[in-house]
Amino acid sequence: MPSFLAWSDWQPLVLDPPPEAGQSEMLAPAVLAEILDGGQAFRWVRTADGSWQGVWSDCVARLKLSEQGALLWSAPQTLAETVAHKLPPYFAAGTGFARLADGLPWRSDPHLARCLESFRGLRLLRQPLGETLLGFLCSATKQIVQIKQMIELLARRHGREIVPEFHRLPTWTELAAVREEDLRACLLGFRARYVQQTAQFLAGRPDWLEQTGQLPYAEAKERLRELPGVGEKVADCVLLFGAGRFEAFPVDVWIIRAMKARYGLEGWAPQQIAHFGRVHFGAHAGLAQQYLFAFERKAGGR
DNA sequence: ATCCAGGTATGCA
DNA sequence: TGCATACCTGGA
Repeated sequence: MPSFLAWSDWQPLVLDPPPEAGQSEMLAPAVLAEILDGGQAFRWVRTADGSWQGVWSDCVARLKLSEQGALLWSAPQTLAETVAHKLPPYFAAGTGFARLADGLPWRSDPHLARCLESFRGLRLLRQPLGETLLGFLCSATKQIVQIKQMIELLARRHGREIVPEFHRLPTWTELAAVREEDLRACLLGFRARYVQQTAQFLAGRPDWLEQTGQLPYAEAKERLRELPGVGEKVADCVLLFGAGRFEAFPVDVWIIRAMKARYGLEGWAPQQIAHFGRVHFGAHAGLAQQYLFAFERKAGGR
């Protein structure tokens, strides 16, 4: 018997200070979809009325675009205050992504210029580190829909209920108490062992993950890779989406395709591509990666 | 039915 | 170092 959940009124979410006075930021629906459901995060779903509904940390929220393209949010009444506080950092508000994008080498890179144009307003979320790690540990050779399914089951079966019908993801401490068999029952497959072993590792080291998130990129990445199931790509995703390390340049099959098709890097190894990416795109290579990724996925079916 | 999906760990040249 | 292969499982 579903209990009623009262939602707050819609309120504006200011992402970045407008670059020039008078010109407010307009977000295209497809770009919002890419931000929420393009593969950075795995817990946003479209509702019947076309708005988005998602859960992160102890927060539950709905998001939609106004007629003018401004971003609006609503939350369960009881959480409204928390969400008002935690939504801006989740969206990395104030980061100035427009300025960062302008700093990418699009002037000398026509393909990048095309990507920036196609997904104007694209941004990186700043998700809770632990949840980001969990999501990408589950991501190996799975499509986004499948990953979302796993994550949803993990939340529903092993995460605390925040408000009726909405569960947060289990913490790593909580995951340490879940048997591998039960993780497999959440459709994790061979990833269940990664999650279980990582949970065991983290359970004995309460501050390890957060401390790792504070380290410089190279050190943080090296430490993350100590975790079972965390290789180059997952480590970079965790650092990019969960620790705000914009120099991280995750190389997945889409990026390999993009580099081959758009930059002529035929037959390059992932590590070489990662190096090329960081050199060519610079300090915010991770932002460029998101643009390339979004463009390639849109271009190449699925 | 057969193949593949945002990888990683392991075993061999 | 570098390349092949196994690892789970649902869906096309």
